[in-house]
Amino acid sequence: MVGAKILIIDDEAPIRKLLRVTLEAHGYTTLEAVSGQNGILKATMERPDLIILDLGLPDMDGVEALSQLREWCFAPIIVLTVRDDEAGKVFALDHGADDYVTKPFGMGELMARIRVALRHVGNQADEPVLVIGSLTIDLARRIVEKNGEPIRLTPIEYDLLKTLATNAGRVMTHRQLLQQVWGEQNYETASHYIRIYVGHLRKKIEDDPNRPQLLTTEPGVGYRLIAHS
Amino acid sequence: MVGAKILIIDDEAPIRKLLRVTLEAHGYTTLEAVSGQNGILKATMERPDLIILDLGLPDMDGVEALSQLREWCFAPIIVLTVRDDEAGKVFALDHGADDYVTKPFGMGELMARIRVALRHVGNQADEPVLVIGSLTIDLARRIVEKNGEPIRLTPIEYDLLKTLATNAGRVMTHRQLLQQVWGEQNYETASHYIRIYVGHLRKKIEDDPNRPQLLTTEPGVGYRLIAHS
DNA sequence: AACGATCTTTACGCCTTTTTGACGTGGCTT
DNA sequence: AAGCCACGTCAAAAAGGCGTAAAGATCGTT
Repeated sequence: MVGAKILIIDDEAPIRKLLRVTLEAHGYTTLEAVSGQNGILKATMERPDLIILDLGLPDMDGVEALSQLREWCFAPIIVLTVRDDEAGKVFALDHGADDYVTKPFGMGELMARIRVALRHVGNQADEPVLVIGSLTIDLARRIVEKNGEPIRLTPIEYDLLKTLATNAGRVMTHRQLLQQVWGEQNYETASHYIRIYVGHLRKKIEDDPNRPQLLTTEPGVGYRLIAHS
Repeated sequence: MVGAKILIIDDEAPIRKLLRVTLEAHGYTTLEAVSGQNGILKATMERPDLIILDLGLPDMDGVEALSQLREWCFAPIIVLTVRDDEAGKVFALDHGADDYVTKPFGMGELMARIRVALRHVGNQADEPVLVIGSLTIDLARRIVEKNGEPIRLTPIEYDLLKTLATNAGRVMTHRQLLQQVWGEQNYETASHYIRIYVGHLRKKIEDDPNRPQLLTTEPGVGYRLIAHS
């Protein structure tokens, strides 16, 4: 991908400058952020094709930033760090990082790893916007629209819809939904929540909430959001 | 991707063994090749989901093997090597390698990098769909169709059909079915359930429920779902 | 302090699924 | 031929899942 847009999240000015100069010499365009919050904001606004994230940020834990980015952002993320412990690497890689480079690093290697990461997404041009029937879900802006009209959703309603939508077409069991939306809970008491919030969601997204077309019940198993269509 | 098939191309037996044991402990299935030629052959024959390639091969240059694999093989390739020169890394990454790990490496890190690589191809991997005559069973989506028409099944009906279908062609005894579907029970009382639910299933999947073609009775033993068509 | 929005809890009616029980059939043995 | 056993079907009872409404509880904001 030529001329890809790359976001650099790092608090150290010299590193940022080094990266910026090198990347631009290779034909990429760059964005910079000096903190985690700022980085997440820039990622939301600018939709970069790739993100270079330094884990040693002043304002928040690097892995926390990683997790927040991965909630909606599909762009590859290359983690940069001075720490060389294996546990940290594994943790970052399992939380959404696509690669992990330890400082001090060779610029040539980093550039090659960037090319690999961009090769992976190369053609598919992933817009973080899901479309299900007349419903559009913009994960980055956290906006849900039905026939172009924005829909107000409470946090839990949104998380529930997001979980269903990112797995559109397949059944999400009660247990899976509880774990994703509420974060692990005792099953019996909580399985009731789901019915209530599915009811709320249907009132907001279905044409006829009594005869659900998008969000269907799989008796005894869970719920399913139909795929694309 | 659980149970992915991983091909190990390495001429050193101890390394192969270490990788095999670790990978299989993580639930993967493994293949092994001791040379480049052999590796390319095995990749052609077995279509692994991922390849671990040691660059220090006796019979051919590692990058040459890499290039030959990439001519037709889209599975992710993780390169393993003792050399730590940056030029080699860049060369390998630019010639189709998806990742590059330098020996001695941490097993945890390698496993994490394997998970990342499999995550990239994960969603586009073909789903397991069983086909029995005019019946299709999509295990991932939990959808059963007969002549293209979806069929509604209750949880027990579905579990029963799934058990029979994953063992299509062979007889499932009453005891096996009870254990799979109901989860161990006293045999005498429960063997009755099976007849009832087999009856339900036949009504839904057979053309003529009175003359079963797909789901046949093995008197005194159990039931059998015919294999494929 | 009061308000509004959201989340949690409680209650209830409906419906599907599961279990239970009863009965008929056909084949095999005695 | 009678009796037994495994199989198949039917239908009623029991259990439990599903959906809705509405009353507390919680939190942040004005």
